Amino acid sequence: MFTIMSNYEFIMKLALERGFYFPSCEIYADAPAGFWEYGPRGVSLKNKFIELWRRELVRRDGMIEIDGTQIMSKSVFIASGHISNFTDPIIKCTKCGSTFRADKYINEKVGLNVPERLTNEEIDQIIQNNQVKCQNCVGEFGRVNQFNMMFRVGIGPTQEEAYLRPETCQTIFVDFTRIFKTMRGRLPMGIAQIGKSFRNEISPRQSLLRLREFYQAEIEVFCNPNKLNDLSKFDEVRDIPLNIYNGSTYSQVTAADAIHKGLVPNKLVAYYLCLLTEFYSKTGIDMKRTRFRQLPNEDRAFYASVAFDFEVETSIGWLELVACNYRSNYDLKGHSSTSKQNLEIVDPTDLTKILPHIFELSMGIDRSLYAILEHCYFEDFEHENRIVLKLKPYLAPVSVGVLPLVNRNGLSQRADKIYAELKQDFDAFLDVSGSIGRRYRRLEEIGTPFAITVDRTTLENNTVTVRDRDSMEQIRVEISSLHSYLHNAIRLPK
RNA sequence: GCGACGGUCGUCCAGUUUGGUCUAGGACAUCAGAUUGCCAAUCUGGUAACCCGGGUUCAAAUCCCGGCUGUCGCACCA
Repeated sequence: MFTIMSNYEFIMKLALERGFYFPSCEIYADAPAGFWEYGPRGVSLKNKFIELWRRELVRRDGMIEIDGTQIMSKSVFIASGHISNFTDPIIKCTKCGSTFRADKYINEKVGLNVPERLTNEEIDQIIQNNQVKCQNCVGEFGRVNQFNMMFRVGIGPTQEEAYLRPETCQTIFVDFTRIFKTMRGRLPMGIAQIGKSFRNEISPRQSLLRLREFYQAEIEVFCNPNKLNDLSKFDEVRDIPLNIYNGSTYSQVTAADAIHKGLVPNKLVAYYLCLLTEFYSKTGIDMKRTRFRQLPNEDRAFYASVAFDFEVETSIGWLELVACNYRSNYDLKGHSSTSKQNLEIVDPTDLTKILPHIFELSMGIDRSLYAILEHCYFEDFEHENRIVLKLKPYLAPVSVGVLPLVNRNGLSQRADKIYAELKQDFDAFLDVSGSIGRRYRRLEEIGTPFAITVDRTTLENNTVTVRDRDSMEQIRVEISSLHSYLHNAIRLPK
């Protein structure tokens, strides 16, 4: 039997076999789709990815990070527009069960525009008056229902209406004025957050790529709309190349040229696209297979006036990893009018009172991790189909393996001791079972960049060999300097 | 959510057509022992699975019904 596996399938296999991720609640038959857990290797990779994100985006730009709640009151989502915009009228065929979005379906079949304000009963009327039937079986439609992508929860004994957040950023918006005041804010000011979001997807698919419960890393840059080109730090990034795709043609230009040619509207947006580019280039993703796709009007979210998606090419097509939206003052305006609080601030640089605008970088962590795994997956056919995850050393779940060459002559005791010294400061892994070659392969499969081997020479002169995952070459290092050697080798990049 | 096709050890697959030596087999992985000692070595032994629930039957991994789930297509993806 000869079957061809796609890269997606290889990554799935590796993830299941080696503890990167796997379905949630899998021992139960009623486990719902769209929920996945990270195993030990996955958690480690995720944590290191987040640490890189903090370094390259949060700390680099002097952003502030918060950690907000996942359950938020109904009012938040009235203000955000999610109660109305996140809800779709749904019609279901009584005969074959096919389900459609009522407004789109009517528009397509009858040519009538269905405004969002219409009640279910009014839409029912339109369906009756126009004899709208199911396209699959010509059956009758049932009554219109509302489907909301948000998970509703009930708070306390009265089950007060609240929701699991469908995006992390809402906590940032509602916290903005307090943070701005207490953290002595200046515009532009970035507020970042990592956390879980929840969307009741109709059909979750492809493991980490469309989840109902997922991780986001979001950055909301609060800015003065009159000063989007008044950004001295833009000079740090002006020569960084951006790959911009408008749906038909690619433009590979520097950040400065992108503005000059009108591909990017201003320095502020360009600056953050550059930070993203630099961040992702350090994750091990092949930047030649990435692009910023400029979204045409009809594809933009309801709040975005300018939008770029950062996308990566994978074996299953182009994958959106980050949505970059210029949200203007949509969010603060909404929260201001719903909460009846004045959310304006005084721009300390010129003492004008404004409601800041927001440029957002909304990153999907789970998808990013998948893209990293796929771009780092290599098969080495010169060495019996050696499978190597060429993860960046600072992202590898296990940084170093400690292996006695043999389990005799006191070598394993020596290895124990070295492992004990390293494990507090590094993600080290001690492996004594199987041949040395097999142990190297096991380590490479989960991306471990270094393997320390304890051999007879170790007992003579207190050195070990350190093997490099990618070149398979070994050098001798004194045990006393192992700590600093590894520290240098796996630290985050300059 | 609809449709088509699937779901068997950690992973991949055989077995289902035609119900019965299937007490479910293999490979890889994994564990223990032996042997070896720098790139998936060898030998011996072990652990480990029929998605869940109901039905038909003397008998169900196999047939039927429902659920869950996976892949693909449609729809959805703020």
